Amino acid sequence: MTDQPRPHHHGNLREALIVAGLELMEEGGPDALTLRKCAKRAGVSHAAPAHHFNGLPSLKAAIVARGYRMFAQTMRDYRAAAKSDPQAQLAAICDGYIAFSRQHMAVFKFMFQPHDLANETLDKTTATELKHESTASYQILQQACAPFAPEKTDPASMEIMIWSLVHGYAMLFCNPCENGLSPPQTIPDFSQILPKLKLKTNSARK
Amino acid sequence: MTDQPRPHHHGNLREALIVAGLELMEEGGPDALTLRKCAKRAGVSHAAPAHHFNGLPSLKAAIVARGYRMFAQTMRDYRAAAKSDPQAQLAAICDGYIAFSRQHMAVFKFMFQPHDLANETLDKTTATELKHESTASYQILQQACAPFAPEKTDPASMEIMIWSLVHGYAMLFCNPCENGLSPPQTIPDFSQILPKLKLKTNSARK
DNA sequence: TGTACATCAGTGAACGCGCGTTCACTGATGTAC
DNA sequence: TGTACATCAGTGAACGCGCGTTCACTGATGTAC
Repeated sequence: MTDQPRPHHHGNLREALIVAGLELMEEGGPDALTLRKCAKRAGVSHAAPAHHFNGLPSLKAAIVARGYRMFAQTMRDYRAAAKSDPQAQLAAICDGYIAFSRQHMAVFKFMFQPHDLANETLDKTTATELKHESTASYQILQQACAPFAPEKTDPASMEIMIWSLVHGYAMLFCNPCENGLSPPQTIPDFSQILPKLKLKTNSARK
Repeated sequence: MTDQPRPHHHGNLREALIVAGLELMEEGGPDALTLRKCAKRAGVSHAAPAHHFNGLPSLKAAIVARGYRMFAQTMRDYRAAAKSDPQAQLAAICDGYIAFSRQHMAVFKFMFQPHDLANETLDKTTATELKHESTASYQILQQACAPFAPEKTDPASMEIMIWSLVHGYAMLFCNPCENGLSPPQTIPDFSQILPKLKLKTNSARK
């Protein structure tokens, strides 16, 4: 049984290019992502991607959208494995947030740099998908924060605080000593950080 | 009086290249930074930078080092203008942290992505300068956090929490709606976020 | 105070590289009849 | 169930571009005597 010659039609090249792009970014950072390298990794000629993406920005946007989808799924998985009280649910979401940032460091950082995509013309499908996936991700965190929001005044600030805290921790410590500044000795786990907020639910506070 | 022909010697080309690089990064993001563009902006031929930097990574490192210097100075300026109690001092440092991130968004983000520089061989001068400037920056925040650290157990976690909070806020909101996710309505100012930590100094707590 | 000369800091042409993109083409697929 | 044909999804050569780097060179500066 010899190797079959590769069929002319790939089957699902669009998907394969997204996966190749995710891998390239993880391995070599955002600048390692080029159409030619993605095509090579997917096993097609460098001209093939043009049939699936309207240029590099469209591929990048599709990769970011996929990143958000995986991000949301990671948080959901962590949430599902946690106890049902609001504290445990929020802690689990945060742990998922951080776990994703460590598993997919380069993509995670790229997801929060939409500047690169801002002024580009994306095809409508990709733009819609991107918006949908990123919104879905945020809502997971938002829901987990809701029980801790003050009733009337300033309902957003608790959410923003928690988001900032977990996002900052994820960005700074997604890789040991990857941040430019010098972190002190060893970095405490996020499970030691979050309780310092001493969050109270609405009902408990009343 | 006609324009003098430009003298053969620039005078301070190294400095001019760093400034040009900072400007290019602010205007077009990290990928807009190339040796050729820096040289052009500094008014010299594209081969001139080779006399001052050992390749692009060295210039990038020098730019990041300069970024840290400006970052530290911004925090010092804010601190100097604040009242002397620990709460006000820390709040001022945080405000300086965030102000810098907004004034120099692209450089700020690049400063915390040292991956791009990690495996490169930098000349020793630049590597030393980079380390020195980044350490000095962090110490400013560290000092401002010190009064709030618990005495013995887990001295680092308070510092890490505050750093994560201010860094996350800076990264997420350094530009309106620049983050990929959908922020809720309007973003509260950081001066509304920090007090939620209800920080107590060591002496007050005792 | 001059003068010879080494060194420094520029210039501009040239090189090879990887990139995105275009183009004529071809094989595979799907559909009308 | 066949057949003609339109459409889709690939190929591979070619193009121009900006990039970092090298090289012989030249003008300016600094120093020994």
